[in-house]
Amino acid sequence: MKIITAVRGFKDILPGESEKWQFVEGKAREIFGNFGFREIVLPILEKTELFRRSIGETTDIVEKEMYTFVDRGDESLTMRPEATASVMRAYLEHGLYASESLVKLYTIGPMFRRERPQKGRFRQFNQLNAELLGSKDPRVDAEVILMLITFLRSVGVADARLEINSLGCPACRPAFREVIHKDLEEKRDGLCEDCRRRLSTNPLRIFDCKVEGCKAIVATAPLLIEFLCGECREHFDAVQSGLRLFDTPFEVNARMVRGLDYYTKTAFEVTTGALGAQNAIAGGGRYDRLVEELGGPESPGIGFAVGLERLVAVAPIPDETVIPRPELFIAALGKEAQDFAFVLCNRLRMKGALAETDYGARSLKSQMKRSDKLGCRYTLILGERELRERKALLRDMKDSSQQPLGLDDAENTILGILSTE
RNA sequence: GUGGGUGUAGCUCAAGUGGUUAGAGUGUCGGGUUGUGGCCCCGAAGGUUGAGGGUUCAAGUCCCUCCACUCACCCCA
Repeated sequence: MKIITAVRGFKDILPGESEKWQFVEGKAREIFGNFGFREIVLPILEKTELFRRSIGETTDIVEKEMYTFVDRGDESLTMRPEATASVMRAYLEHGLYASESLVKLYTIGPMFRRERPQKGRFRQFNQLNAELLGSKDPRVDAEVILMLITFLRSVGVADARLEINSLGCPACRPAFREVIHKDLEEKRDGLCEDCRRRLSTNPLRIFDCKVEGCKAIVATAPLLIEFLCGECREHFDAVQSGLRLFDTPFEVNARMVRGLDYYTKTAFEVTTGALGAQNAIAGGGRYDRLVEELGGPESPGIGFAVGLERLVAVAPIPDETVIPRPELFIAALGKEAQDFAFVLCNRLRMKGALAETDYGARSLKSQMKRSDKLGCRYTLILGERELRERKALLRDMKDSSQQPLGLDDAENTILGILSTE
């Protein structure tokens, strides 16, 4: 019979890797917590309308990548392709803007996009999102970026590139859009097929096209950064000087674009060379109009998303630091000894010790092998002889020394020895 | 959605131009003195060669179709 496999683009995270995820999540909780962010747990399904309105009707995500279906109640639902929209929805739905002027939230969980899988790209992938609402102060932009970099460093990623840009606001972007559209329209013939299409849908996207011909054209085209309005210019400068106060090297990439429509002003991206074509491990930006567009009060915000699969792939987390090893293995010989081991082993566990044993009635040799393989520091040898004499043998697997250990008080003796390790 | 690459044991891979019962390493299990791990030695289990069809006396090998995985385009975390 043919076995059933996981759905394409959906992955299992097995033990060995799952511990690394826990490590990364633990660091995030710790550092985000220090910066005053609190966790919000969100549903994975939302009304389709939420994403259509926030992400943008003409974006690739909405046009062709969403897992959308009609529920039995004739309602169109979508498995979230990103988290910011959901955070905004919850922010509005629960009136969080009323309880506090500044709201800092983070959330961890799976996102879904029906793209063709490749290295670093999956149909279900996990993101770690942080969103800060209620301030348009540029220092907040720098603070959020600083938090991201601090987190990345805490998991050992120190050599990633931080790129920032400004995408302008409703005051300056439309004007630039016209300029660039006009400029590129004149050079239309030199553009690739995709870019000719983008000309009418999303001209800004042409800036990060990888086709050589387009790159050359774009190299001489005007940049949005040159057309920023006074407010945006000032904001962008302030973000940069904010970052300079800390040890966070960055570079301005005037050609960086974001895939979602709601971004304004600050946009940033963290990339690494170790991931193949999908080189972004984190990306984010400011979205000052998003809440209003969803029908809420004026609530400027900024946030970012970290791709956990990608981060875990590049974070140098040694196995030894995260994979648990039992402290004690109880090798039991014979039915009676096994019964004793059953009780002792579980009592130790209930007291917080990492103990392991074997009920398979296997030879002492096999059990020693297992103890060694599990990486146990000690093995307690418990046979009929030891049971009779009420004294087991505690073997130190490091130096192969053995000492007798009274059975009547074994539990406490062992806990004492393990606690001094 | 479009290209390229790859599918043989749980894992990593072998099997000149088609030719007996498809091999090795590793892992698993057992053994090498009676009750003692690592190193070494021996043995066992484990395969519908991704699936289906075709050519042939004969297909893991050649042809076709499908599927899966993978890398890239696209897009993005």
